[in-house]
Amino acid sequence: MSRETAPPAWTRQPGARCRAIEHLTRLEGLQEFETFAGLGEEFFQALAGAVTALEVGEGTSIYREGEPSGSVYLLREGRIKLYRTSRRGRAQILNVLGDGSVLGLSASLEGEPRSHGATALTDCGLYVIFHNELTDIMQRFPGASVRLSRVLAREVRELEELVGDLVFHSAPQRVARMLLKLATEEGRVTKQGVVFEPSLSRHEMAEATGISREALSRTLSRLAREGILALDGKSIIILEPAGLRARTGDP
Amino acid sequence: MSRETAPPAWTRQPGARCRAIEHLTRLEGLQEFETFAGLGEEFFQALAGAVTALEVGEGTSIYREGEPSGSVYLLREGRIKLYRTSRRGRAQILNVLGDGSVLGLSASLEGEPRSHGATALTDCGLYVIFHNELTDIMQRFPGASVRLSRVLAREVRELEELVGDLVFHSAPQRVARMLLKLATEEGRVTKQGVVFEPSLSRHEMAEATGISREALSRTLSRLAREGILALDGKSIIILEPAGLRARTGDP
DNA sequence: GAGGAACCGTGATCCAGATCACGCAGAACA
DNA sequence: TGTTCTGCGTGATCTGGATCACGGTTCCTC
Repeated sequence: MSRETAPPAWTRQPGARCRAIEHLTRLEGLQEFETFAGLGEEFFQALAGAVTALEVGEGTSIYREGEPSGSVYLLREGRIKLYRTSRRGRAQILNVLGDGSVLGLSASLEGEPRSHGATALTDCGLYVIFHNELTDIMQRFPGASVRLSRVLAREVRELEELVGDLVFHSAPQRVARMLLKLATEEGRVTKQGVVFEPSLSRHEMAEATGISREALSRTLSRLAREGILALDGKSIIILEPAGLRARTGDP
Repeated sequence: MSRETAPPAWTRQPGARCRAIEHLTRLEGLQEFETFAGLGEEFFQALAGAVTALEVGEGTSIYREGEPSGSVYLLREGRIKLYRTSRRGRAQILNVLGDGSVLGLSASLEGEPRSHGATALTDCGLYVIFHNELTDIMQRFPGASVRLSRVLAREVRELEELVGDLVFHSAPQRVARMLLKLATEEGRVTKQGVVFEPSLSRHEMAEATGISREALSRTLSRLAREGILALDGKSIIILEPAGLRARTGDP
């Protein structure tokens, strides 16, 4: 749809062609975010004018816990883990984000230091926006403001679910849940079952489930021994999704 | 400041006096919410026109987990616990709210069922607003929208801290933290120490720390035996705040 | 191609905290 | 005035999962 509208006035300025193209790709990229679906052209123009595109490699830290929080990030593509660490070096993964996610919003809005860290699990394409520019856009486009509130509302719900998961379910149950979540996000269905190469290492899978690496290994081996999983090098095949679901502790 | 402005036009309509007074008190009540501090008179008028005042007794359920979420609540005064339950009857308290808190926002914005329950720990005075009226106000007053986003951002941060607390700290450490949090919110300083009658029963204190009631009792007794607390009937006296802080596991 | 340095699996041990079991006190109620 | 009930403390037992210890594999680096 945006392709049909005339390019904005400044694209005609001499020497601006390059910038214009850059802006157009950003526009296209930003319009793919489901969070903003249905918002007007004006909003996307404003947003495209405020963001900077950013490519980062696997393993790059986007921001760290405790840092001052200047920016909000829009994840165009890639996977990113959010985590919290203890002073004794342990970590807990709070969430694993995929394409179209918004990150760094909560701390930025509060003006507080980052309450969690974020690092890229894969190569990522991001848009960055300074927090005051975002606040400005939120003031100008109330619709955007409501969308971003919904992003936070979703984060609240997911964190509440994480808390429930941690206190109500046993380690094997949490492992089963994590596998199912990862599989729906990263797996592809084959005739053997759902195959995926987890974006998380065993160590990280343990951090995501809140157990030790050893306990995670044991649980996976056990599931493999029981024929529910197959472990093939780096990839995991869920042979019996139903069996896995039966071990989540859900109804 | 609002007292100095003329009452709105409709207060002059015949038979409207009662409503007017009711609205004025609501206005005053709403203007005390720190969340909305600094917002304009117009906003408060709109909000006052949309909310309903509500008084509920101790023990009343405001909303339950899984219910459809129609409304948002503004807690004028009282204390309310937010909790999440497992099918096996266990519960985890997610937060204990006090005067000036906003509750029920996240589920309402998402249009999802309640992700947690809320019940009054004391008699409470609340304002209720239907979610579509709130969305309407958010669209009309972008400033309000940003404030409510900040409320959610704070919830996100607090939940992330809860997760960290649950996975990184031992039961005694979590008990110490909970006591300090309760004491700052409910305690008064005397020459013996900080005295308070917790709004939570022992059972609920256990649910808030994510341990069993027995383990909580034992931890409290132990702290009393060590001279850090004194347990006097229903009230708790923190004799050695420093000693308690030393047991939180923080730096 | 030798030597780290991460990763990963697995066995053995240990302990924090759940669970079970009980007795007591105060409140509600007849 | 007993009677039931709900909340609370505490002892005894049991166990899930942390921790420790070790060997194997892959990959990177020199």
